[in-house]
Amino acid sequence: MAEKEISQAVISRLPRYFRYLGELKDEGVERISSQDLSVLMHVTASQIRQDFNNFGGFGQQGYGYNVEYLYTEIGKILGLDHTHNLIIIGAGNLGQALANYMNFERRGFVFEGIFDQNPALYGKQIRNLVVQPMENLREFVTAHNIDIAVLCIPKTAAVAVADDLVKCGIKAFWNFAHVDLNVPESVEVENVHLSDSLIKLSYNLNANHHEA
Amino acid sequence: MAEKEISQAVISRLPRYFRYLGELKDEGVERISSQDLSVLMHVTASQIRQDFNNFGGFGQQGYGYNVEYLYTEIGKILGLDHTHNLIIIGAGNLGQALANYMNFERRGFVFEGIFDQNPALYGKQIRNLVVQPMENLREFVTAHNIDIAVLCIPKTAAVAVADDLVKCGIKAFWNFAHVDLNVPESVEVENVHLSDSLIKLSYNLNANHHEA
DNA sequence: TAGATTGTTAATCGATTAACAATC
DNA sequence: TAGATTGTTAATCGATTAACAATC
Repeated sequence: MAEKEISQAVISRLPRYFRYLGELKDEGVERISSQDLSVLMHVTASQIRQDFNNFGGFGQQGYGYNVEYLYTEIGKILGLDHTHNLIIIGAGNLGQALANYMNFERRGFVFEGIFDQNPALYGKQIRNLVVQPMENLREFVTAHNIDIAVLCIPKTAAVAVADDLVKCGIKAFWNFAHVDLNVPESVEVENVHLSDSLIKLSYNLNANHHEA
Repeated sequence: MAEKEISQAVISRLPRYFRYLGELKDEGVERISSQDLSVLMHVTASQIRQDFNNFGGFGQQGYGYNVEYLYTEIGKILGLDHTHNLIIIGAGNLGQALANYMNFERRGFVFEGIFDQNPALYGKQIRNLVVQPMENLREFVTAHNIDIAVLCIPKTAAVAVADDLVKCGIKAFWNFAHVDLNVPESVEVENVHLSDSLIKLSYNLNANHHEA
């Protein structure tokens, strides 16, 4: 209790640390200093030490950080030491692509169900899942202990569906719909607004070109 | 010339402004004050005015901002007043999903080609595109005036392919591969690291739960 | 003109970087 | 012990917010 709030800036960097440490571990590297890691990741050593120290002292003076230990600890911090149950709402191109992508499962994110409101898709098999009608949603969520709902539906439907899911007790959304959800503060939303990302790239492409 | 550098924090917010203004425009709203927009978007009016004023005075004292004008101007700033030619590298689940998604085109992002190294996919039709072998890449890029390469290939291949594309003159990458590209400063990279995004959600889900 | 609201300067806040004492 | 490198405090930098004069 009384944990100091960690800034989202720090949180956003953790998955990247985790990735680099995983790669180092796989390469058999045993220890690394903040200095060496900073060179590898193109960030300052100071930032690395500050970031890690938000969660306690993982290193040792004169030695650095033990790669495997640090990797494990950051994994725990990120909640990767236990599995998460997910459902996908919307079995269109994107929903299917995510369902078929195996790497999420490797990190403990397990897709338990996929739903669509299009009857033509009912029963369609996608990897180990079968597309279900939206009518089943409510019951399924309570029965299967779902943590995260992945929204792959058009923005017109997303807000209402999210409202419904909140009523079913869903506590987190991975939102690919191009709209801002309006959910209670206790519910987490991680937006993936692909077109915003592409538009940002467009800006930077222009800006970079013209300045030269 | 001598444009002051705009911070990425500001740039990241522009697509969202653009989206809200587009919606207001579609609803027939003619003008809006920073105050009203701030309520709508859950940001401060001060930030809105600061952000817009990075690019010049789009408003009018006592009146506010003309929605249509502001929408158009931000569109220009973002480079949405002209089309961009894209290619997709990797015709797997994600590559195909992106190729099939129509909304990018509505914003002027046109997919001109899709490539894969798997012969089984050669010739496969995806919307108006046909999967081509990677061998065609070099020639295609120069012939079709490609602006942006969308990387939907495994991380093991991504770095090398990006290097090749840089040599062909590609100036921007939309990178879905879970790896950091190593390209010259003059080349823009926008990363979409889906698993990082999901992991961040996992952290926040945990943090939120435990603090209560 | 009076009222509203911008554009912009100044104040605050938070995040990053630098420095160094603690310590392995 | 001497050298290395962390953990942590202090300094700097940048981004956000507040305030208000300019002006429509």
